[in-house]
Amino acid sequence: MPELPEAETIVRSLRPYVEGHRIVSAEFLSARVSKNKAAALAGRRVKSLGRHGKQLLFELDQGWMLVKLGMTGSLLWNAVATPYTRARLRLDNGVVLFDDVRQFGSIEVREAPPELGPDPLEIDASELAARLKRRERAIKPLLLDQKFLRGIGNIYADESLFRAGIHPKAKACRLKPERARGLHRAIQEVLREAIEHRGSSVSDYVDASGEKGDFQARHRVYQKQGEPCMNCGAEIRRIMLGQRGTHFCPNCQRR
DNA sequence: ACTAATGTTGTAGG
DNA sequence: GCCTACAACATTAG
Repeated sequence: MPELPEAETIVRSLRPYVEGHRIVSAEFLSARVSKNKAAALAGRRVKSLGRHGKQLLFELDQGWMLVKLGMTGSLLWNAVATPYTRARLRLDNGVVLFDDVRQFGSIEVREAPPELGPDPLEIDASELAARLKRRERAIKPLLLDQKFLRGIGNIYADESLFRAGIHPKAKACRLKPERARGLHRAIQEVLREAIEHRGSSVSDYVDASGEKGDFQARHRVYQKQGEPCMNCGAEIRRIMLGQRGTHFCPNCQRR
């Protein structure tokens, strides 16, 4: 669920509460949530809250706190704890909870942010084309590789490829310059629209205020298998590609 | 009551 | 490099 647009929505909804405030105390409520000691966060001040791909990046007065949301993670401002609350940060003005049902998410305290690929909203078309040229993989799994581009997950990979009219199994290096430009445009368009609509709530994604997004109503192929394509009427198909459900229009996205 | 599926990342083996 | 399978975990759809 939480990909770039959802992470961006969480950042925007949480930033006004946390920036400039001090962490009074921190608790990790599950051993799985972090390899670090919660005590390392106590007394730190949050200089800024940002996004690194689909991860949340708290810049502290000393080091960084990175929140990976996994499949079901959420950051909630002044919410009531549940059995799935995995971490609690008490700030001088309120409480941040990290809830995560499946526990694929984590919190890392580190000296520097991780090195991932460029942000898809910042990269320009020619740089993306150059990066695509170098890779022989199928485009869909490549888009999911956070070291290639940071922030795209299963939903926005499928939605971007549909908008660009590119088959998910197409080899990255074989895309014509025109198609690479089209993919760049499609990725930025779909991510920007999704941010405008505050992300996709497919099952349980919510922002820091507990609000759902509504971009799921605008998905064109993701989980639309069996339905007619909005462009051509052909039946949307679902295949497995790299162990991930992959949705596309066999007519609009030719090999 | 089963089984398969789910948005994530990481590892192992070929 | 890249692909495949599988693991972590909980819930839900069929």
